[in-house]
Amino acid sequence: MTSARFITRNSGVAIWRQIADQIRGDISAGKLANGTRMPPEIEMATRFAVNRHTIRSAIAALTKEGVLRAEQGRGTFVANSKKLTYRIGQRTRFSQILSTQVRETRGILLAHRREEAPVDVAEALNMLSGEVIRIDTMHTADGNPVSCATAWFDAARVPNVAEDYRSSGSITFALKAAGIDDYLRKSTLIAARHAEAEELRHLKLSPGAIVLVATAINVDTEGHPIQYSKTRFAADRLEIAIDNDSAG
Amino acid sequence: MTSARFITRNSGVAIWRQIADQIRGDISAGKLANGTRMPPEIEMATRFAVNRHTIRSAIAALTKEGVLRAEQGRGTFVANSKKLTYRIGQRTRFSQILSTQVRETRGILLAHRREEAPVDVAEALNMLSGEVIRIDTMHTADGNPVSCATAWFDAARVPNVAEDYRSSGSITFALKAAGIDDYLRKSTLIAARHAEAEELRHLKLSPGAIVLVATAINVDTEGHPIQYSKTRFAADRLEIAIDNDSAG
DNA sequence: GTCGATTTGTGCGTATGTATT
DNA sequence: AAATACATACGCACAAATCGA
Repeated sequence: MTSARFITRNSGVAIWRQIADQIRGDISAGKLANGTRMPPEIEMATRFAVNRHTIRSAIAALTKEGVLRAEQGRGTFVANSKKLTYRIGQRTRFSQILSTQVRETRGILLAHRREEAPVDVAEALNMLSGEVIRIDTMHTADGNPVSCATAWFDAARVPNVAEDYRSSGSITFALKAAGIDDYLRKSTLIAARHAEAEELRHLKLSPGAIVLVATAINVDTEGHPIQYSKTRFAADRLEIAIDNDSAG
Repeated sequence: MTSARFITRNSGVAIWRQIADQIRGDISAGKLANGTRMPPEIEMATRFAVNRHTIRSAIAALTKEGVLRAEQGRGTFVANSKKLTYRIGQRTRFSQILSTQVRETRGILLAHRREEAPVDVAEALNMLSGEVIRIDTMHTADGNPVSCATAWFDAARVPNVAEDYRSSGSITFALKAAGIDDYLRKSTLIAARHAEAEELRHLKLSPGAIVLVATAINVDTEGHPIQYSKTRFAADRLEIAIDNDSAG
């Protein structure tokens, strides 16, 4: 079905997890479509050159994640598939981007506080000093968590951003309430790392999962920075597109 | 020094490896600068709430990787640091992008072959059918591997792309040799996943490491697709920037 | 409906790796 | 350094569910 696989022993990563990661990768890369029947456990065991129990551990982990589904006597099937695409351009709005791909999106305020601006935040927002509003949010698409984010705003400019976000679930709305009718994406930095414990919880991921981290600066129509944010996307559910035609 | 840490037990990833991954992440995220002295093993052990032996396993692994350097009686120090930034815009050239950040870059041809175009390749290159040249390359910056890539070209248009790349280590040069003086980035898709065995080998990563996957289409000045590529970047050494000001 | 073949689910014994004390 | 506990991986055997002949 797919190409030969390789396992590294004594690497600190259990063999069952390496196998689970490879299978999950194949599925999210589109090599294994939704509903596809996986090879029998014994065949996979010989292919990976491991014991059948080890394959079963990998399958058990992926079943728990909801990626695979095993049926006694019938086989094991791909239960999940297809990634969302998050298209980044100058006008980047969470719900609008996903609106053609899912039925509904939701933004939830997890926490908020007023704080002295950390150095990177102050630099990004072009503030010499002063207080910022920090909000921690998470976002779901059709009920599935896809991302969580931390965003900072100049407290002097948008003092009620947290309350306005809580009631609407929308940054666009919260900024409108502060008199900012439009905003544009100035820059985006993309990195990837393993999810931290809190992210695992919010995004319902399992240890070892990957998050795409988008660090963004949004500016108003006059080019003044109004928002600095770090959004963590579940990398197995979503990919980021950059369309150079429409980006500029 | 840095924030509190979290460890997940029975996740299939050994605790020493989770700790090693976190420390490596902190270093490449810039939280721990080059040459910084790490806290004593006992202090780290209490902070992570694990035994000192476990910390020592993590340090031993990072020392083997060349990320840390332990000196008996003095302490453990950061031997490595700072991520590269790969800036994606309309005119995306590997060596040029990194030229301000490193002394030298190199492109190495790993393999090449002529093949019938797979469906996604044919679609991206706007070919109904026909043969493509596929080249597998890897790229180093100051001798350190940062990425490996697979690229496809229309065999009718650039028949000698593999040989020209081999001699020059440059896509720009290889396309010039085929009469294509300029090309632009049309679209880029960014995803993240665990590195596969071959990538671990080429990029000198350890199991569980993350790669950023950039799937790109380059077009000539008339807008005809000429190159379809999938580049895998070592996520702990590099991040991707999208500058919306200059992207369009 | 029965039978055999296939496939997943379960149990047990053993050896090694991991983590703590 | 050693003793302990548990997780991981293997090998063998058998039970339970599914499917087609």
